Amino acid sequence: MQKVKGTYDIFGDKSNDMINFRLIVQALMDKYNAKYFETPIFEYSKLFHRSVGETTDIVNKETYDFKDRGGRDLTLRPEGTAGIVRSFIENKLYASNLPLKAWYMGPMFRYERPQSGRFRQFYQFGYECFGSFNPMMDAEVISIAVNLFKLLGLDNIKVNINTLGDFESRENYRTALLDYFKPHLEELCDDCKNRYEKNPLRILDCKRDSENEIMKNAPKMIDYLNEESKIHFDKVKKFLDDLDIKYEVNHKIVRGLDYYTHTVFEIEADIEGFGSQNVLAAGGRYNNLVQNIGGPSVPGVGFALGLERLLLALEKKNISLGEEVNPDLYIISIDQDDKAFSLSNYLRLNGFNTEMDYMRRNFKSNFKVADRLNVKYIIIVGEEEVNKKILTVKDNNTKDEYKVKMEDLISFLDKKLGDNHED
RNA sequence: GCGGAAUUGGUGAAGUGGUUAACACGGCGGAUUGUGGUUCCGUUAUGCAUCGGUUCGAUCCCGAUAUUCCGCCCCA
Repeated sequence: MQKVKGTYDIFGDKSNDMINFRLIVQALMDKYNAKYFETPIFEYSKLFHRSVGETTDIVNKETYDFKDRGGRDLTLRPEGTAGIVRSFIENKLYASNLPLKAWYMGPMFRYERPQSGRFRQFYQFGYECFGSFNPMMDAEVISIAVNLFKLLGLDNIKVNINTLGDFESRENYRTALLDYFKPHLEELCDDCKNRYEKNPLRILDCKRDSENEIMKNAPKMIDYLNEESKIHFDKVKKFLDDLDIKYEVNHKIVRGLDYYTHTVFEIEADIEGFGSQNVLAAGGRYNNLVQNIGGPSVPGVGFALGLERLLLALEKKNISLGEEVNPDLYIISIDQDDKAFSLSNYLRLNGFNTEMDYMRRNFKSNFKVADRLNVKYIIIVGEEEVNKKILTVKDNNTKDEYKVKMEDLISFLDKKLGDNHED
């Protein structure tokens, strides 16, 4: 048997990374008063069609769609925002204290060609904030991503921002683009001809035509913003300046999801060999999404970050998210398995991370195992120990050996291990 | 969806159309059966991604499939 293409198993170092990343993120989210959400990994297909957009590549060719046995049309979530928004509406959270800040972390599914840092089942951490039009929120979302990277020790990141304006500005711009490109259609690449029909904004993002004169002279979004949109974007930039966050305005960022309005951003890692997978995090504002999905008119801002890419970036920088948790104690028995077994249970109930020999290894091998596990103390249980109810406890670093009465064992270990062991 | 390159044990890998598939690491066992992390010895792939084909004979040649990696599209 083989794993399905584009999937992978999490164990060993990876599970360690996964757990530690979650702990780091959780602590950071608490600083922002963001609450953890977990929504189903599948939803009604139409949720994604309405939120992500019918014409986007994600919905067009990348979703995992299926019918369940009740005939429902379902889709494995290709991104996290739609589910959170659905939950926000369905649970009437718009009636609670706003803004509401939500974070999530879990698997997403996209039928894509796998490459390094790109999988069909991949993990995202995401953050969404509902209820405020304040450009401060746009800046805060960007700052969360930036702060997280900083916290992890990842420098060399680049923040690119742009604005798509409100609905009106965006439509004006769209019309302008269509007018502009119409006489030049034949000079564009096939992909762009296709984009012209489906999503003209994406033409700007084309890598193949980027050196084309036509592209360089194309109208810019910034010239089609109405007053309100312009003010909003200026304030976002001002707030970013206030936070001392470096960014570049890149007029070509349009994002591949239809729900964005106003601010959009991408955070790139400047890391060799990342190719087109160098965007570690991305997001933006979506003032119409909640309403489009059937809720009241409540604005939102958010971003998502791909775990696999982040972990790859950290690996390249030799940054570790934390050590593996190892047992503090290792019990070796000499023909006293039952006593050792009850002792392990006793120690665990008293809060000690304890491992023992289940393999009936010889004495020497047991020391090797204890060493490999990097335990702090080895407890030896033999005939002598059982008869006298005095255990042999050996410090694995100093090699000092102690004879400890059974009833004193816990207080002895408490004293020796001190803060090292958690209650 | 398109183009290209790979695929040998737990890991890193060498290798050949023909009896036993190097070497290293790791694992397990042992070197006076209650005290180790060094050293030494032994052992560790009935098999070279899978399925077919060519051949007297294929891990090595050919084809298909699968997976991985790289590029494009797109995205986190």
